[in-house]
Amino acid sequence: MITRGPSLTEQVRQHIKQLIVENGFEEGRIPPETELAADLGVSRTTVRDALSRLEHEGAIVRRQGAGTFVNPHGLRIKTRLEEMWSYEEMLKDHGYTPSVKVIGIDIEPPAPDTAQALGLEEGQQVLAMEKVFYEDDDPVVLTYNFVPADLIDGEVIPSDAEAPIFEFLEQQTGNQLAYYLSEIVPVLLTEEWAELLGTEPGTASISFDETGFDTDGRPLVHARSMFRDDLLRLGVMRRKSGG
Amino acid sequence: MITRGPSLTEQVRQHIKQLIVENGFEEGRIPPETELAADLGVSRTTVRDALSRLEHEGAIVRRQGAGTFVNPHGLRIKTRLEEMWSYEEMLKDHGYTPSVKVIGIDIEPPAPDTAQALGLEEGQQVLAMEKVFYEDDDPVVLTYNFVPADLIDGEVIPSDAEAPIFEFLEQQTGNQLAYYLSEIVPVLLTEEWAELLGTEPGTASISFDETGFDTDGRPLVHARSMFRDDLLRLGVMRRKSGG
DNA sequence: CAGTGGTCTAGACCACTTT
DNA sequence: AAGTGGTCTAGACCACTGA
Repeated sequence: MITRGPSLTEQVRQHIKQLIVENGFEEGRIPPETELAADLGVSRTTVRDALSRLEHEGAIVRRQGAGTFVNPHGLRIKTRLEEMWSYEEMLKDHGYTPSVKVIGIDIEPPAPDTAQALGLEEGQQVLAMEKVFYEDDDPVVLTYNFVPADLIDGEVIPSDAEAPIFEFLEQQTGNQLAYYLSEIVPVLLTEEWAELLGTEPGTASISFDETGFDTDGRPLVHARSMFRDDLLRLGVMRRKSGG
Repeated sequence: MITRGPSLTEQVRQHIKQLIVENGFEEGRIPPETELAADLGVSRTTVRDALSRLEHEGAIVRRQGAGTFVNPHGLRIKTRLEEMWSYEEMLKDHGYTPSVKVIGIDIEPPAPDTAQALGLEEGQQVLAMEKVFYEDDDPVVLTYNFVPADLIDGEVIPSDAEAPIFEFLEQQTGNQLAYYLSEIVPVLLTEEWAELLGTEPGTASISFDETGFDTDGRPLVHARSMFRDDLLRLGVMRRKSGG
């Protein structure tokens, strides 16, 4: 019944997740691991791995000796900060139907912080992309992405920039984005930013400053994103460490 | 050689972490899992679990078919947002030697958002605790904690409030904090906050608004924390989901 | 005391990278 | 082809919860 495609563990995870959102478990109680394993015809280890992911997502809570339970609060989390997403995805998860507008694309010398983040030498340039994500006519997210010009293979046209940045990087540079190191910085919106975000200058906002690396630890992109706090709020689930 | 106390997996994790920070691996290459297992006298599964935790912390990178490697960038992360910590711990990780000052303790009616977050009925009160964390004479963090008064067993004296909030809750209510749901909110500092944080009113700042729950999903505490961005910056590592 | 999740083992096979 | 991490199995025993 459960076989091909993604890993068994992932299939089991999705299967259980499905049942959770459909309210398929009585009183939020998830069956014992041995029972799930027998029902699905997989080993208990596989079930446990799947449950561990769901626990990590905040979808369930496990209590030793007592059982495993649906976590109604965890299901409220829309955006898991510790995961990589495209802003389209993120906005969809919030119930929006987003659109993208590329404000500008340019090859230019990097700002000092960008040069440092990307480990660029004097004289090396970056491809700068400025985008705004909208929900209907409301701007929600403003992003700047800076990619070392050396990495880009061919010519770049504005429509390329509409793709999520990791797709863009894979297509234009052949490198895969493995992780971001991100900082959360409070800022006052400048006039330029405020106008693009359709709000007032001087508004307090979050700036998400991050550098993306490939698996070899090479920096591929430096990015800065600003949000309309009234339309999009960042959330995170915080647990004890070492699970 | 590796035996008692914490779990085997945790001991292996610490052992490898130790070697990483001591630069005990040539060229940042970590030995094959089978070799580690044989050397430490544990199963490969145990080694893999330990490595998974280190990967999750950002300390290492695993590349199928190639090997496991130290991640120098990941080691830079001081504060992992998705983990629960006490602010003392957090500041120590940043190289500070923090101290705490309890500004005030009071039993009072909850603000509307606090009442909602804690699911309180009309008339129920909260224990409010206001604290500032200092590095030397510089205030770095300002926190407000609100605990339902019903949960508190005995009398509370100011020195009790100096303990980390999860210790406080365990001692005063007997309940264990399992996780927080947190939101990151940009704010302009009010005069009161600015004075306590030793900075100017109107400065852009992060407000960390969170509710803490026990394993049964009961809200135990509602909290709000403000930071001196120039002294303490929140960081997070973002990876692909489903690992 | 029965039932649950937590830890650990030993081993098989697969997918991928490197030589 | 050899070596690495990725997935999965079957089973043992422990720690904790709740009736």
